[in-house]
Order: sequence, then C-alpha cells, then structure tokens
Amino acid sequence: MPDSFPLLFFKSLADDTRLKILLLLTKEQELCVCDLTTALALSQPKISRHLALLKQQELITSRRQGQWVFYSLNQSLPQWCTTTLQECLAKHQGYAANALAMLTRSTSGCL
Amino acid sequence: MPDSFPLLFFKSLADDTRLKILLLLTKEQELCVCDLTTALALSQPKISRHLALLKQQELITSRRQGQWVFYSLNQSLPQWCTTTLQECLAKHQGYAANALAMLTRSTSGCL
DNA sequence: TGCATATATATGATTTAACGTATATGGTGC
DNA sequence: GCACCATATACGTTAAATCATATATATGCA
Repeated sequence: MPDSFPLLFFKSLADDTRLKILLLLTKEQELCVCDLTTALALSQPKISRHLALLKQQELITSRRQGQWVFYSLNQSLPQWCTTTLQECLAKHQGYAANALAMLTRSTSGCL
Repeated sequence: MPDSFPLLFFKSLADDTRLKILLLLTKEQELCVCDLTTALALSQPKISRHLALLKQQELITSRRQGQWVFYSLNQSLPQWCTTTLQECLAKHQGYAANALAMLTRSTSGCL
C-alpha cells in the first residue's frame, strides 16, 4: 500500500455521490448499479463513473450476476477505513437518510 | 452541525497540504505557521490559505501570541474525526514522516 | 515614527474534477 | 440472428480547486 493511500482514500470520500455510495455499501453489504441510481436519484452513467473510480482505487469490489453487477466494500480495506465509514454513518444519519429510505423502498428488483 | 458535515470534513482532508497539516496537529498539539512552512517545505501564503480554510470549517482553532499565530485541532471536533486522524497517522506513518522529521529538527524558533 | 518579522488576503492563471449526452459492451431470451 | 435490459466508457464542456505572485495587516522593537 503506497504512502499516498490516505490522501487517495480521503479524495475518494470527498464527493457527495461517492461518499453516499460508500455509506450505503457500509450499511447494505452489496448493491447493484440500479439500486444505487434509484437510491441516489442520479443518472446511471454518473453512478457508474463514480463506481469505476472507487473500484480503481480498490475501495470496492464487484461481481457480475447475469445482467447485474453487484458492488461491495473491499473486504481488505484497512480497518480504520471501515471504522471511519461506520462511525460516519452512525453519527450523521441525516446525511444518507434519504438515500437509505429510497433504497429500502425499492430493494425489490434485482436479486 | 449540518448534515453535510461529513462531506465537508472529507473534502478538507482531500488535499495533501491540508491532510499533512491536520496530521501534524494531531501529533503536536499546537504549531505556528512558520513551523508548518518549514515542516512541509511550502510557501507561507500556501500554508496560510489552507489554514484559513480549515479554520473556516472549524476543524482547527488559532490563538495569537505576539507575532505568532498558533494553530491546534478544534477540541470540539466529533470524536470519530479525531480518531480517524490518529489512526491514519498511526497506520500510515510514511505519509507524514518527512514533515514530522523536518518539524522536530526545527521546532526551536517560536516559543 | 519607522523598520523588521510573522501572518493574511487578493488577483489572475492553471490545473483538476465533475458533468451531460451519446454510444459501446455484455448478458438474457426469443 | 435480433431485441431488450443493465452497465460501462468516450467526448467535449463547465465548474471548482489550487497555485504563484504581489500586496496588505499586525505585532515588536528601536
């Protein structure tokens, strides 16, 4: 892991869309692109672009199942990163509340 | 504290200069501008600009003592933020190592 | 008062990041 | 094969951050 990892990690969190994606994945283990587009009410290319960035930095992993691609947090993230996301989610529920609500309302389509 | 606090917090950490400043302050309690310029080997206006930004977001506080202005982490930061910085510092010592070395070598001038 | 040191801010240029839209890829089922 | 759905990428534009330089403010001391 390069010395610059902390900086790259925080840069990845420094965007509304990406931070919310990571928080949703912290709560929900695994989500497909369409879950995220409806939860965040954003265009599919926009979501995919940010997912690609997060994956390139190895913050998330993906597996394809049929037409869907499911994303999860990278299991081998340093623990302090995981903890940071969990704490952030727990202590600032308002930030991702809408997205989470949209998510549970529509988590029907994919699996 | 607004819902957007987490995003603003991570945006503040998403810059090499600012992240290093915060890590140095995590380690050293209190530092003046000239300590930081020598530790990071950067121009004074550049350091001051980033300090102003961090202060505006209430991540740090300042007190003037004579000609010097000393900065510290804001005591009332949420604990998860402080912990994040401490863990980051501990688990990625390489990232701020040079700056810390420069600091201890020159922490003579101010107090 | 005037000069030196420490720090802050303003300005304009440059770089970086994010965006919308269009299009490409990959899988499913007929 | 083709049509359909989910997802990914490319391209040009727009917006945001950062920068270097110059200058302003504040304090200390003669």
